[in-house]
Amino acid sequence: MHTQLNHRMTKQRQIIIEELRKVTSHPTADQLHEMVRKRLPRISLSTVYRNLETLSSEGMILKMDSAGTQKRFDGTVENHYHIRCSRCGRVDDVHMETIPEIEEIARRRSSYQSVSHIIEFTGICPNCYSQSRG
Amino acid sequence: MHTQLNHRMTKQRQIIIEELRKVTSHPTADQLHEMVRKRLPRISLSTVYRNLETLSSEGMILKMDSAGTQKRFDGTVENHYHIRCSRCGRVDDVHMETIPEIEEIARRRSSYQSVSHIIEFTGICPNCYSQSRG
DNA sequence: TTACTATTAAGAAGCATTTGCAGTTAAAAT
DNA sequence: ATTTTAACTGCAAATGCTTCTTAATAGTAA
Ligand SMILES: [Mn+2]
Ligand SMILES: [Mn+2]
Ligand SMILES: [Zn+2]
Ligand SMILES: [Zn+2]
Repeated sequence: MHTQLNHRMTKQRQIIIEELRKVTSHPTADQLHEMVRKRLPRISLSTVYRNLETLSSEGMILKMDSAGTQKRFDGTVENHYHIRCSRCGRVDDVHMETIPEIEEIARRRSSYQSVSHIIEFTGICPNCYSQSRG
Repeated sequence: MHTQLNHRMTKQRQIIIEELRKVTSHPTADQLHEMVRKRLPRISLSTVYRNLETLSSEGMILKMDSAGTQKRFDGTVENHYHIRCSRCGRVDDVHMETIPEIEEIARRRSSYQSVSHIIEFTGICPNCYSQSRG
């Protein structure tokens, strides 16, 4: 009586998951496409997009619906926070405790239901900072 | 010796600011275009985009670099948090204290510089929730 | 008024993402 | 092992949001 998901584990899907989980770099779809191509040279970009969509709706990966022009994808599903470089666009994890308490505050103030949250920090990454000081 | 900004306050720019500041709804560029058209029927969408870009780079409005397919714009410049409905996409302010302390934590953990932050809540808005319960 | 140049409207272009389709293949059924 | 079937793929074309180009227009200063 629940949704029937007849998903197949194709080579393509398997390798997309593997490559995404190898890195901590939150790649865009086309970056991931390049990574996967090393192992499957004929895979198309639309297959990457299609699978990223499927995998994220299954909760197997995270689609980062956040800042920047391109979407980014994350192999880590547990809630954690990110910091994005305003110069070069790179995204890193921030290893700190999450603060789920604020969801209850937001729920009361907004009267929305089923509240979750993300925090996105922005700053200048070490690379870009050291470049700017010569 | 600072950047000379020879910006003109045109009818179009004036009315775009006014209409954006009238609402709390964080409109997309095309929604704002429709609003402005009531007063300036011949204004083009690209003029709206161009002015929103100019105004946000001047710090007069906020370009919300956040979730969803379309960018949204905010007449309120001070840092505050938002909640977005996962069903219909509407975005509301969340009137709660901001927690700038976490920026120092993120700065130490990430070694990024000049850290700022946004919090975005997600949930089901009252409209969508009442619809779903009949 | 005249000169100067920021700004405009309209549409084309750019670019990330999605979709249609005909052929392919994983995996359930036999 | 073979058949069956619908999910999946690669490719190309389409879509949708945003930015850019261009000739005309309109603030601003002299
Ligand atoms: Mn992450
Ligand atoms: Mn707001
Ligand atoms: Zn950087
Ligand atoms: Zn809603």
